[in-house]
Amino acid sequence: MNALFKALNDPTRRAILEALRAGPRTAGEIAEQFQFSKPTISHHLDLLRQADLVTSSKQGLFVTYTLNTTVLDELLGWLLQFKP
Amino acid sequence: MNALFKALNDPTRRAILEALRAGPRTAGEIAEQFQFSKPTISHHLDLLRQADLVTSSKQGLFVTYTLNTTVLDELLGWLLQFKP
DNA sequence: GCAGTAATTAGACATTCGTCGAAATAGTCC
DNA sequence: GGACTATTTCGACGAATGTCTAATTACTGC
Repeated sequence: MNALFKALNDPTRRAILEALRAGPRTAGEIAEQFQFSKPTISHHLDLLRQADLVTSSKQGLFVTYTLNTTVLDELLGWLLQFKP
Repeated sequence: MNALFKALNDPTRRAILEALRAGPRTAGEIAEQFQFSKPTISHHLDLLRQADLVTSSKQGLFVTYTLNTTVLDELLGWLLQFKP
């Protein structure tokens, strides 16, 4: 739960998640959409993976990142305790 | 939205919100439930108020904090974009 | 006004965070 | 093996964060 909130507490990381709604993307494709350096985006992707919000798989030179929304159920559950 | 995620990105602040589900509490009553100093809790309450997750009202010497869950609708909406 | 209490503000400190450029790793193709 | 490409790892840096103690503010009751 900590890793989840931590991952979501950054506008760039949230934008990455929103971008991945359109489908899996390689690290390079994701980095293109932002003005930050590739290492910075790589770091953000790492935090998202730590929170299990994305999965990654390597195909040749490219690493593809895929959105994983199942973790958001946990957040949804936590949230609903306040909306009875 | 930034202030909201920022406020939620701390276990103590989330615990304060959960405690306030039982009803409004004074700053002192809230502080009692944690092992941190009163100024620390006061700071957490300030961040929660900045995110509009709580409201505060002063009655004499005491400041009462009340949970405000309407802001969570915004989070819920953001979340549901991932659950079509 | 003075003493006492609830809460906040101020200042300090160590830790974490987001960012970068440079270097390293891993893979492809010749 | 060597050149090239995609990505990550490594250090470094300033900024933000969470915590504390001490001081301050705001209020009550004498």
